[in-house]
Amino acid sequence: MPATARPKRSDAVRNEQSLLDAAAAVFVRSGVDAPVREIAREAGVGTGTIYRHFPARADLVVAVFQHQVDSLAAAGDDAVLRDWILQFADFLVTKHGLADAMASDRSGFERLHTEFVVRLEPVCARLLDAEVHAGRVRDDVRPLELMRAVGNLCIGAEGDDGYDARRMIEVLLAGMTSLDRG
Amino acid sequence: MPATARPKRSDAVRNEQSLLDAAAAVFVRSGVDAPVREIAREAGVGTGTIYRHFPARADLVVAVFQHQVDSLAAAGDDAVLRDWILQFADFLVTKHGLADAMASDRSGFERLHTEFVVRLEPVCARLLDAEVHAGRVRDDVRPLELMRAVGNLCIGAEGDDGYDARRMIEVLLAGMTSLDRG
DNA sequence: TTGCAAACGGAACAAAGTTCCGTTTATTCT
DNA sequence: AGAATAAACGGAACTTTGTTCCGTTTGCAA
Repeated sequence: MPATARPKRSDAVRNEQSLLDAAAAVFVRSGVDAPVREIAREAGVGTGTIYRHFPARADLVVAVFQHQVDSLAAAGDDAVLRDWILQFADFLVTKHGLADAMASDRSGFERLHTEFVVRLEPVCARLLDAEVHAGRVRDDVRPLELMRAVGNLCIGAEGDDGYDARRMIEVLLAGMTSLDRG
Repeated sequence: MPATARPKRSDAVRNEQSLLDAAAAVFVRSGVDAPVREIAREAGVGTGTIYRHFPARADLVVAVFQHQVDSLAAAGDDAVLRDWILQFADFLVTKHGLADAMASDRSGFERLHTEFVVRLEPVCARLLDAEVHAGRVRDDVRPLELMRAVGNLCIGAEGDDGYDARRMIEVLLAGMTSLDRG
């Protein structure tokens, strides 16, 4: 129980930043599930160093995209539900493999969904609540479910088969405004 | 170019059936991405034997679920779009890990989506076309996209966080009936 | 400068997909 | 029944990749 926690050594601070920079570059090129060795090589560190700074891959992904998630959360201040959801989808679609990873229960990714959602769900909840109270949106879908559904619809958007995630999300949002629950 | 191809040996025929039975059981217990070794052990054969009969995992998955896919296709003869889509979703949701695998570009699964879709897309196309012509459904969503979206919405349905895939699909279908494309 | 421990690199380990080769087995022909 | 052939086999070897671990290096405080 140290009265004064000793700050990180300078090399550790430097390496953590190197890892973040390297991961950001590798994620663009090879996706968020690029091999650990590729990220380590790009950063010029050993693989053990990655685990020391980021125990699971989700930790690294979250750290790399933290700024953008924060921006997304802040964007909720001036948005209505539909626009914010589309921004959320854009975020997922433009990060190579992120939508898939979000939905994935593969080792290392288990907490990815949770980590992002903790930050973004309150925003979505507020915007959804406003729409529900205005009587514009059905009230049987929870914020979490909506976010998961939107995240799922983003999977495969990078493919070459013309799947348009944005269009399907528009369809889903249209369905959200359907108040007839027959 | 043999004039008469020699039929499979009896042991090969027997082993292929053993593999299908074993895989069906293992998929229920451990999901469609269960380790090859687990399936081989269950079948009482070597791992090489799996690859001889089913070069990629998708081949095995397709073979195991072939009957059910055929039933689903046949069910389209007496169904309207909404009901058939819900049946399609039920199929995906009740097969442990299948929805995820369908959406996945992981090694071995690349062709899974294609294989199933080749069989089911014509059914969906017919049902969707009927609804479009009757003016009940928007006409800007292709059958393939609808099926992919529905498949994606099924991902995570097995989780313990209360995500209700069926409800989100109902929302999507409600959106499909929204003819206002503003 | 010394002592201490944080932090390191990368080998070792584990898991799992896949290939490959010596051996076994089924089948046909005599 | 035995011989010949090749289909089919089992599982070791190989590859890839996630993760741990330990001898060594490095940063920092005294």
